[in-house]
Amino acid sequence: MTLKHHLHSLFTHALVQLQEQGVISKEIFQGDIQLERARDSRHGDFACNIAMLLAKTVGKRPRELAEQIINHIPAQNEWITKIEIAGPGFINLFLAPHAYFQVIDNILTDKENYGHSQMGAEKSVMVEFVSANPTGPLHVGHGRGAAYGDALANLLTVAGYRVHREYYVNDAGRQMDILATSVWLRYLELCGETITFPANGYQGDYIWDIAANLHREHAQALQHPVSEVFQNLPLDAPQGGDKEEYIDALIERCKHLLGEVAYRHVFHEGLGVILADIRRDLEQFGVVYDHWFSETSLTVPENFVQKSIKQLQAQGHLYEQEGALWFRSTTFGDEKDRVLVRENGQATYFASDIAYHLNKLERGFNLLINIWGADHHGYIPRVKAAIGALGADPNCLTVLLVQFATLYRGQERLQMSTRSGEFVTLRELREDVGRDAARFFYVQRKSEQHLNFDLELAKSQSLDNPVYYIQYAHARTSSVLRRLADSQWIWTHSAATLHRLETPQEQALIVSLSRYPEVIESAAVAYEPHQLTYYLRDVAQHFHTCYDVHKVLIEEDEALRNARLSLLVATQQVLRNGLTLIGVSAPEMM
RNA sequence: GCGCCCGUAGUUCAGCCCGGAUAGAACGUUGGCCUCCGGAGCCAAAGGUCACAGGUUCAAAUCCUGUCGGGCGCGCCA
Repeated sequence: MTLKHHLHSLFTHALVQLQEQGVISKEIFQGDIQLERARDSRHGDFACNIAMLLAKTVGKRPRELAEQIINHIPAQNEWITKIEIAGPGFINLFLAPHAYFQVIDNILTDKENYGHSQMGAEKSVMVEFVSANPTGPLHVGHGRGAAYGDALANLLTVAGYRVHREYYVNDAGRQMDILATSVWLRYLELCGETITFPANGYQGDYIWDIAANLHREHAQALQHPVSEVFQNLPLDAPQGGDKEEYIDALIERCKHLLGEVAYRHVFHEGLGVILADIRRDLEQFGVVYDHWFSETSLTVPENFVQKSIKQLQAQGHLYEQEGALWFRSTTFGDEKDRVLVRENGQATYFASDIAYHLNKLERGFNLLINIWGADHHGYIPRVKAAIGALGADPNCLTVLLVQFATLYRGQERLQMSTRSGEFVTLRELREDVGRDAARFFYVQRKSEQHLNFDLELAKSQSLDNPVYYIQYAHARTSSVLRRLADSQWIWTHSAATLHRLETPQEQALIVSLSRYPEVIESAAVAYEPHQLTYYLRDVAQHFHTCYDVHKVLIEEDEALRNARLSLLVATQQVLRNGLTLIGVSAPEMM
């Protein structure tokens, strides 16, 4: 039980007693008690405002009620030295130093498990994140989703949830056809043909790489005369036509000329290369998935899309209009109804998405978390509507939005567009500023906050990035322990000598360490890994201050030396635990 | 036009969910600290109309309403 939980239970106990005595009615007090760390040490260690909240409805003055509450808190509590009423009616708790020393014991005992919580009660949660279309390399926008999603999944894991990480691979649909066609056209160029590349094709260099593979394996076998390829097509955008119509016609031509088998080969060449690249990229970023879920698998071999449509139909939520099949999502709070099957017989992306979410539900997750780019926010009501229509609770789905990161190089704002091929990839970012800095920087801001990422700043002025500050603290602890190993001394942890840690700097550091379990719970419940980054900075700062003032490896006082070493090892453990959660390394040396 | 997000120190951001005591931090600026375990560090100072206007409250950066400013979304696209 954490320090805070313990204190919390004392208040609950006191208030329940007051209820039994009829001082407070059951309606007024439902059991929520806010217990907060006091910001000012003159206010003690923890402060509670419950008396002020209840005073009016109880019909007493806040300070009077506070008095009664205090009287029901066990007097000889081993951890509390003083309870006082302050200001308008705060109840301030002052803790004994050994209440905190207990924390050091806990950390040294629990090690990498310190701070873990049972909050999640083994509930299973799926976190689906990144899920970028496999039409090109991940860019810096995806990086933020990756860093945030992975840190969140880690947080939920240590908060007691069973977490499943999943990447939804959009390997069906028109974008993939555009990719295949783009690859084939580049292949034709490698065969020596001269063509005009479509405005709406994928223009990145990686398309050339895939085409080169194709050319290496098949030489001219997939070649067709350019005259046939471009015969009788509508005008492309630069010629005054519609780029969408043009690319669709080109896709059809491509399928027709290559035939089913050869087209699928080109298609899978592109998909395979890009997906493997994305997977490798994420692994190198420290993000590993439990499952890569293929959109195609929703239709082959079993057609989940048809199944979910039938299920909706059976419930009477579908209707036909103008040749299309519609889902009456307005019944479930959406602002307009949505098409599931188009006039041309093709299912929409939304139909696949319904099937995917039905599939998720059938796999038995208690909680579904989707991490999406903020530009998809308008999509949330219809997915929730679908879940409701399928008979499940829409609240089992939580969609967390991540704002795009805007990259700057100094004053220059970098444009990102997959189509134009001028984006900055996640890989480039990693190679530029390093994995640790990138992951920390991404997760440092609240996810719905716009992120301005200045590459020059992150690189040239590394002081601006607190990740170094925290890692340096960890490296320093390691350095001291290396020194210890070289000495004739041996560290023995003894609870008895911890009371020697009595200076303000040491006390402040211990208090900071004691907050870790609270931060884990708070960050997990709010889905806010950024809380952890602020916390880790706080720990590092208290450590640096302590380190500057008090030497650890002192010769003359063995008991004090051991006590300080215990504190140092505990600090190292907390820093390492926290950094691990956000995917940042805890280096022994820098 | 409708919907969602954002507006806090020169800059980048916490704090807002769940109202509470003197609104915090980093960078930058200014001034100090290296016979000592790693100075990638420490100590200190200056810097605020919490976008604006109302409202609720004993108490508002926080809750409600409106206004202004910035971003995004409103397809038989994905």
